[in-house]
Amino acid sequence: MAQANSEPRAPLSRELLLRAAVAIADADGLEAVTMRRVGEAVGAEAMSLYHHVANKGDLLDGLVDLVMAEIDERVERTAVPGDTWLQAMRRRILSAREVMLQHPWAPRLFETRPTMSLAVVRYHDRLVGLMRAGGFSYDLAHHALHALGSRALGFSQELFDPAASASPASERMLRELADQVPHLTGMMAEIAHDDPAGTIGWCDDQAEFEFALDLLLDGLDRRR
Amino acid sequence: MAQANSEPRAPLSRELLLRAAVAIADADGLEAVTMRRVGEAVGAEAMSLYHHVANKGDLLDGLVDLVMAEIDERVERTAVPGDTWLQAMRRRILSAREVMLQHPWAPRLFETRPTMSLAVVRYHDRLVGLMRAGGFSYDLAHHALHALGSRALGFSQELFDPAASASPASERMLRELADQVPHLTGMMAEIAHDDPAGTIGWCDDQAEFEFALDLLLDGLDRRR
DNA sequence: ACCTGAACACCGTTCAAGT
DNA sequence: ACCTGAACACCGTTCAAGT
Repeated sequence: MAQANSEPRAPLSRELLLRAAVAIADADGLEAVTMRRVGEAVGAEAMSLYHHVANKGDLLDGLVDLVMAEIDERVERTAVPGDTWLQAMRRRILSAREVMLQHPWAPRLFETRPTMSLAVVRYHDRLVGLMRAGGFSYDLAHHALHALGSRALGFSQELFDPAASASPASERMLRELADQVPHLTGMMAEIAHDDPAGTIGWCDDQAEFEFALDLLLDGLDRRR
Repeated sequence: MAQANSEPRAPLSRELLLRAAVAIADADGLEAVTMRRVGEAVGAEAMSLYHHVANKGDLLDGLVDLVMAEIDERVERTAVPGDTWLQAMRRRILSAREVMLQHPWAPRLFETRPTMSLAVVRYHDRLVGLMRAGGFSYDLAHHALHALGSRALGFSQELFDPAASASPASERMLRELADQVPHLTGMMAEIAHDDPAGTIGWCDDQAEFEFALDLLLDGLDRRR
């Protein structure tokens, strides 16, 4: 569809590669981000990428920085001056979450990178600043970062995900082996009863995220 | 070192492959668990594995089940009859953590598997049973599972890990750019002051885990 | 029934060669 | 300087062939 078929192709650049990689990840997931595929997307051979990116890890770090830039921008835009530390923290984290929801591949990427990028470090530094202004000791702020974990950036990896297990096979499994998981079966039944239309399905991810976030923030506020 | 060089090799079996895979993962990490490498470890070609395992995903699911069996066994052994729901939950989760610490590759494996194994589902089912007996509504127990996330199984993936960032390069980076992360710098300084010997380094993972766990359990107990 | 060798379709990456 | 083609060392997996 690109009519510029015969024109001299736009010169490659790190920016261009990163934008192509984001588009691929948004469309087909993180595992589709391949040197060959990115090369194809920008109309070059895979090996040409190495002139603008040290290696694949460098490219992935670039993606992290792009997402962090989006988060920082949104956090700044949605900030409200009069907020208490708890309100500000909550707002900031939920803003970060909105960006994460737009890039479903980002959580896995953030968890996978071996070293933390400067942008991620700075994000956490500002959270500590928020807590210090709210009366936290350094020690408690430190605990808070660990307790929040990835939730500070707006996501949690949901190891226990009944929705994902509700595939045809697993659903049948659960029914047949209901005596093996009696409590979960009862839990499912009650939640289905409370939501007969089943509009939000098994779990409302956003509600669960906010419940856990408030649980943590309230607990931290109490220990302040 | 295996003297049984000329003897007819022990026949392959799923059990044998899984034990070999665990040994490889314990020694060289999860990414070293390769069909070819497992085959080599049991003295067979990689393609022979497919007679005892559907594919690599099936093999990884088998690893999850092995770890879960270890956890279930330890949880049962360390249980204390008179415990309140909170004490029992805490003890159970810390027992699971001990197993996870013996298999550093397990957390990443658990996070990576696309579908939850029956053993993991049953583990969570028993946690719900514990909470129900402690007076939880199904709704609150459901929230609790989501809030705990992977912590229910004794680990948290520690996105923010100053220890990992304390590599030579990052340490220099932090020093040079101390004005970029003033709060973290202050935090580091105070923690270094409180622990002049530096025996536990930047963070005590176990203490951080227990702090976050207690924060969550206390909060849940209060909402019970 | 169980195991094997060769082969296929993918990876990331190196390297010498082109312009 | 930037880009390329061929090649290398890996993957998981298929398939026809062996015993």
